Amino acid sequence: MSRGKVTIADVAERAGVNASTVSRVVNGTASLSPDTTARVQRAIAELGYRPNRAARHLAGGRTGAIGIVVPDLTNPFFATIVRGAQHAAHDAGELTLVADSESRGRGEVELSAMLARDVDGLVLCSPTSPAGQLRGAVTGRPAVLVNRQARGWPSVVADQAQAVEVAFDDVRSQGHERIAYVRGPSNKWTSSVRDRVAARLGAVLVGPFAPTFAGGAEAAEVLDDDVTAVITHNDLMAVGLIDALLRKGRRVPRDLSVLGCDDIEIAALTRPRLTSVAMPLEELGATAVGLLLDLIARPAPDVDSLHRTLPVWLVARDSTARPK
Amino acid sequence: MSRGKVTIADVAERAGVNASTVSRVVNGTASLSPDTTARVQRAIAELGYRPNRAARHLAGGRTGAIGIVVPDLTNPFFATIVRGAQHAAHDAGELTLVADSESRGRGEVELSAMLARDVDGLVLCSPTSPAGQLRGAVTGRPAVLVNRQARGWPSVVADQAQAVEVAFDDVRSQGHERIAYVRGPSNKWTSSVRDRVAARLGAVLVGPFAPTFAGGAEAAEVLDDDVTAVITHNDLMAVGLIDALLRKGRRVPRDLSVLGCDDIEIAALTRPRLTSVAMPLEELGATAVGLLLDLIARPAPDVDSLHRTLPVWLVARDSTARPK
DNA sequence: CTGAAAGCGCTAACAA
DNA sequence: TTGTTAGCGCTTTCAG
Repeated sequence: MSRGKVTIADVAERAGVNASTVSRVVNGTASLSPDTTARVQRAIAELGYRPNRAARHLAGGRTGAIGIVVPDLTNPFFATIVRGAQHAAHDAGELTLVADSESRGRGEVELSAMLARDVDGLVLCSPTSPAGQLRGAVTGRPAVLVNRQARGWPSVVADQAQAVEVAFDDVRSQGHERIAYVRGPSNKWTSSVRDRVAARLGAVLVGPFAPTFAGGAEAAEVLDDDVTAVITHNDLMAVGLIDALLRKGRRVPRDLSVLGCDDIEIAALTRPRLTSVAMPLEELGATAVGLLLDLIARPAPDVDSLHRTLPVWLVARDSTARPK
Repeated sequence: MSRGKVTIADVAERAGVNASTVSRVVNGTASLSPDTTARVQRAIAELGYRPNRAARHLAGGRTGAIGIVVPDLTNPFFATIVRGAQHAAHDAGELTLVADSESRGRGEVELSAMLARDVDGLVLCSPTSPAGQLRGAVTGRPAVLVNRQARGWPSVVADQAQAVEVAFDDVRSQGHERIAYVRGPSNKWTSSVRDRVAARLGAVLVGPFAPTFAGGAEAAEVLDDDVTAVITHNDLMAVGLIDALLRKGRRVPRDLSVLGCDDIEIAALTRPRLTSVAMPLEELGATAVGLLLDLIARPAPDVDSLHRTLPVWLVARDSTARPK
């Protein structure tokens, strides 16, 4: 109830124990008698005690916060991952420090280095920097990669291979045979996986192009005439592609089926509404934080086995249909 | 250069002074001889000293962080404000704690209360909670409101009246006379201002509707036949409205001009591309932080005069044209 | 103008 | 199982 200035000493006095005992029940750091535990907990509740983060940090080394670095916070794709991460972190009583790297000069590396001092660990989303530089930036703090895998780093990724596969399954099952895949930026880990899988599945690869509306529009210019379905690196490109196609007088999906990836909001707002592959964005963030908290609690046993892959799924809409 | 474990004592030793002296030059807390100042600064540089936030917080009371509460981080509108705020904060050496209130049960009030303990001040974006409750939540910390004004609170807002005015000016100058204004949620401060201005300018008010694609589509059903231009509360509604209109066989802008508000990314991606009123989003965030930092440095003289209004501007695209 | 000393609130040995 | 004792790194009186 009281006004936030309650210290551990107040609780100790109220419960008739020593401050360190209070610390122990709060942190579960030792075995206490049920009796004292109860008394302390009651005192905590009555006083409305909440441990002071700064003091904790100073004394124990743990900051009680985790850092999340994303390329672009204004991109709902990343913002959603952040949201998932924040939920998980807050549920665990950890604060979150979010930073976006693309905006402004500061890159992932510099930003991570800045944050590293003030957090117990880091979640790095879709980082493109060399793994070595990242390693240096996190200065001993545990870190988990999201949507990228690299030797020596724990990671949580959406199943990129499956993403391409479900997309192909969908159009193939509708009868399409000549299928194009529009590549995204080649420096992204997700791209490298998808490109490879698309190639394996027999797609006609075009690109790479920028992962934007304009990039998709460009792709429209280089599509073979006999292609009846096209899968793009992401939804924005798909929307740009469709727009360009429409302007050239081609009908979607009548002449050409188009399939996006990521299932961002815009996919459902365009005409035709875009069929897309949805990613478990919030879960990606939440899982990453879960892994990170484990790592913070008990430092890495065998980091290289700490890879988690989350399933994706198709969301069918109007931009795909049987070929003529 | 060294590994982040440099303390104020190290610097003091290197510079041949007392730790408190180092503290003074770092904080500019007293007048020092140019000589010692220089020596200390050199030591700081050579050692790569960076003050420890937790220690600072514990000793001095300042956390070195500010909190930013937004309704929905996955909405690029707010994410952009956050970005602006982060830039300003980081430039001032402050960390930022971002929280979004809509996702999950936690409302603005609860979230602000949680954050308040760990920050020096708060930026509250478009809060809808009663001012009284907010007041309680920030527990003595300074706070500034973004896109809302309320007695007793400093604020930074985009000029809502001007937003409606420039929209009207645009369509009026093209010759439109019967103009509808589609209202957004009535519990938002921005809505209250816009609705009032729209009414004053002689618009036909419809709504309120949800500030979404679906909300805009609904509005399409209740538009008078003699209206030749319609201005909506936001871009998403405009896009939904246009979509619904198109499905009913009406042409945009040939039959009806549509004008959105906020100028979010999607505005430029639809066909027709949406004419919209752009808001200085990043600047809104940055200005709010600037104000907040002032308030933190020297507590409120006359809070009620601390209102800042930023200009908005029209971005003309294809969804508006002269009436038939 | 600068040094010395006392904590801020908490955790972590070390005893008991 | 619990109390005692030191600090963590910094700011801030208070002297000088």
